[in-house]
Amino acid sequence: MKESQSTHTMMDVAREAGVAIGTVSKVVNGKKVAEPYRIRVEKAIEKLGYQVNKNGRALRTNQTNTVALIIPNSTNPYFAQLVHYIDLALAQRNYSMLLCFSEYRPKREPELIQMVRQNRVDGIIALTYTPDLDIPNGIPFITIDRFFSVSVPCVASDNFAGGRLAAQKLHEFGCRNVAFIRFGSTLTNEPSKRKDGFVSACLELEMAFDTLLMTEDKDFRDVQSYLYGHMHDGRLDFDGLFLGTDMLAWQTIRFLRENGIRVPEDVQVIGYDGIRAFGSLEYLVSTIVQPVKEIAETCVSMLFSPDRHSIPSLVCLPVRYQYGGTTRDQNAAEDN
Amino acid sequence: MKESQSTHTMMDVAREAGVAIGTVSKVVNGKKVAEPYRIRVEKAIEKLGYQVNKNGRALRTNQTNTVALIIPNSTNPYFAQLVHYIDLALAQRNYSMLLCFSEYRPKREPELIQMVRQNRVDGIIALTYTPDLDIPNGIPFITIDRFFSVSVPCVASDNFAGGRLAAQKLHEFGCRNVAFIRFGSTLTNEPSKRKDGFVSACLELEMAFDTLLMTEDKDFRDVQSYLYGHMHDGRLDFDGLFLGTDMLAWQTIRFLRENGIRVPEDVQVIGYDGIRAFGSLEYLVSTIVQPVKEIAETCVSMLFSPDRHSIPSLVCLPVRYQYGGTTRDQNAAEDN
DNA sequence: TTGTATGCGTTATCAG
DNA sequence: CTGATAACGCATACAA
Repeated sequence: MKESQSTHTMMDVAREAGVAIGTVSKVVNGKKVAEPYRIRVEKAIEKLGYQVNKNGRALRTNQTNTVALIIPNSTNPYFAQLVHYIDLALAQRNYSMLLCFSEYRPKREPELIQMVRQNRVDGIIALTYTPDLDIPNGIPFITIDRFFSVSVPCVASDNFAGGRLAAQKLHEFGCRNVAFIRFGSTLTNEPSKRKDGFVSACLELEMAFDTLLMTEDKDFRDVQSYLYGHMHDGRLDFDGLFLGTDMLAWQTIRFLRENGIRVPEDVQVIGYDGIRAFGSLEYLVSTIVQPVKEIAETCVSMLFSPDRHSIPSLVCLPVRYQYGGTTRDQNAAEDN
Repeated sequence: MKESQSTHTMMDVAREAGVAIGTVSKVVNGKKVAEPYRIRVEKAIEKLGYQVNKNGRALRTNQTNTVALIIPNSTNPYFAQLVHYIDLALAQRNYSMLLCFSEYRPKREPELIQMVRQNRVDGIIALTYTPDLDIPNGIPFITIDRFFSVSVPCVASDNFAGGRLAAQKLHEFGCRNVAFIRFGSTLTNEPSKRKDGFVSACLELEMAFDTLLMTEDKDFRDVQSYLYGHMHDGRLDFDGLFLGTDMLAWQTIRFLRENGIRVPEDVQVIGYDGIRAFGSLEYLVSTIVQPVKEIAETCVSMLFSPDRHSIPSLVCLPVRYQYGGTTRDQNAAEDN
C-alpha cells in the first residue's frame, strides 16, 4: 500500500484545457460556465482521468458527505439490515457510510466516536450500549433504540406497542398463562419497554403472566434453568412465551423441542425483530416485526433535517405482527 | 446538518500552549518532543478538546487510513460476515472502513469505485459481478471470489476442493446418485469451480451425477421444475444434492419437504458457505464452510503488503465440511 | 463572464 | 531541540 495514486489536480486540468483553475472548479461542481470553456474542461478531465480530491474539498468546505454508523456488528441479522438500509438512505442522498463496529465493547464506543469526529463526518448514527456514553455536541447525532436526552434524537420501533401486540396475539390465539423473557443489558433503553407493553396488555386482558430479565452476566443456560423450573411432568406451565428477540426465541424453541415440548402445539412463541432466513426468505419465528427500513430512513432524514430544533427527541415507528410458524394463528395463510 | 463543528486547530493548541505549531504536530503524531513542551501541549489539547482534522492530514500525507469495501449487500449472511471480519482486520491496523453496497446492480459498481477513489481511500476490497469491470491501477485493489488478471490479487475459498469435498462426503454417507445445482451469474468466477470439483470427485468415485446451472434470468421456480422433472412416484431420483449456496440448500430442503421427501432420510443435502442461524448459533444445513475470517484477514494483509509484486494473484483458502442436520453422518455428534 | 489569489489544517523542511 | 513557512487540492471572494 505504498504507491501514491498518480492522480491529477485541477491545476493539471486547467493547464490541459488552457483555462484557469477556478473555471475547472466550476465545471466540476456543475456551476454555470460558458459552453466552449465547459467543453474544453470536460475534454481535459476525460483525457487526464481527473478525479476530485474530496479531502481537499472537505478541508475547504468543512463537509465530507460521509456519515458514520456505529453499531455492535453486522453478523446479527437485525444489525445487518439496519446497516443495509441506512447505507441505502445515505446513498440516495449521495453520502457515503463510514461503518464502525463496537463489538459490544463499552470502551470501544467512545473511541469510535472520537475517530469518526477526526474524520469530520457530517453526522453520526449510533446504536450503543456503553452506560455513560458521552454524546459530543457540535455534530449531528442520532441514536437508535436508546434515549439519552431531548437534545439527542432517538429512533426506535414502538417497543411498548410491540410488547402489547405480542400479549394480545398470544391471548387471541388461546394462551392463558404466558411469560416474557428478555436477555439484555442493564441499562434502560427503548427495548426495555417491550416488557412494559407486554405486562400492560396482560393485566388488561387478565392473563396470567411472569417475566424474566437476564442481565449481561447471564447466558442462555439461565433461561434453561428458568424454563426447567417451570416444567412439570414434561409440560411447561406456560402456554405462551414472548421472547425479547427472535434470536432468543429461536434458541428457546430449540430447547423446548429438545425437551419434548411442541411448538406451537403445546407452547406458542413470539419473538421480536422480524428476522428472515438468509435475510430474504421466510420468517424464522412468529414475531413482532421492526420497521427496519423506516427506522433507517428516519435516522437519515433526521440527520439531514435543516432545523435541528424542530426534530422530535424520540420517534417510535409502528410495528406489526408476523406469523412465522410458532403460533397457532386462525389464518396463518398470510405467510410471506 | 448545518452547524460546523466548532473545532479547534493545531494553531489554537499552539497558542494555548505557548509553543509553535510544528511542536503540536509532533506531539500529536507521537514524535520526540522535550518533556516540558510535550506536557504543555498535551494540557492544551485536553483543555481545548482538540481533535486532529484527518482531512488536512490526508491532503498533506496522501493517506487516509481508510479502505473501501464494495459488496452487494449486508443482508446476505455470508456478506455480513465478510463485512464484519474485514472491518475487524482493518480496525486492528487502525484503519476505517468505507462500506459501499452495489445491490447487485452492475452499473453501480464502477460508480462506487469512482466515488471511493475520490475519497482517496488507501485501498479497495471488492466482491463484484459487473461483467467488464474496469479495475483502476494506481490504487491497491483486492477482489474476492473473482479473478480478473495476475495484477489484481484475488482471495477466495478453495471452491474446487469444496466441490470435491461435497461429493466425497455425500458418497461417504451412502449416496450413489447425486446432483449439483447452482444458481449464479453468467460470468466465470471462483465459485464456478464448485461444480468442477464436484464433477471431478463424482467421476473419480464413479458416482452417477447430474448438474444444473441457472443463470441470472432464472429463479427458484426453475429449480423446482428441475426437481419435479426428477421425481417419480413421490420419490426423487437423487439420493444426494449439492447446492451452490446454503441459501439455495435451505430453499431446496423446504421444497422437498413440502413434497413429502424427507431430508436427510430420503435425500441428503449439502450447501456451501457455512451460514449459522443469527450469525452465531447452529449451522442451518450441512455445508462446506468458507473460512470467512481467514478470507477477510488475507484480503487486508495483502492490501497492506509492502511489496505488491510478491503478492500471489490467487489465494484459495481451505474449506471444511460441517454437519448441519441435512446429511446422515456416521458421527454427527461433533455438532457445534 | 473568466482569472487570480487566499486560506482551509496538516506535515515536513530547514534555518535557528 | 524548536519555530517559521511552504505545500497538499480545492472553493470562493474579488479583480479584471
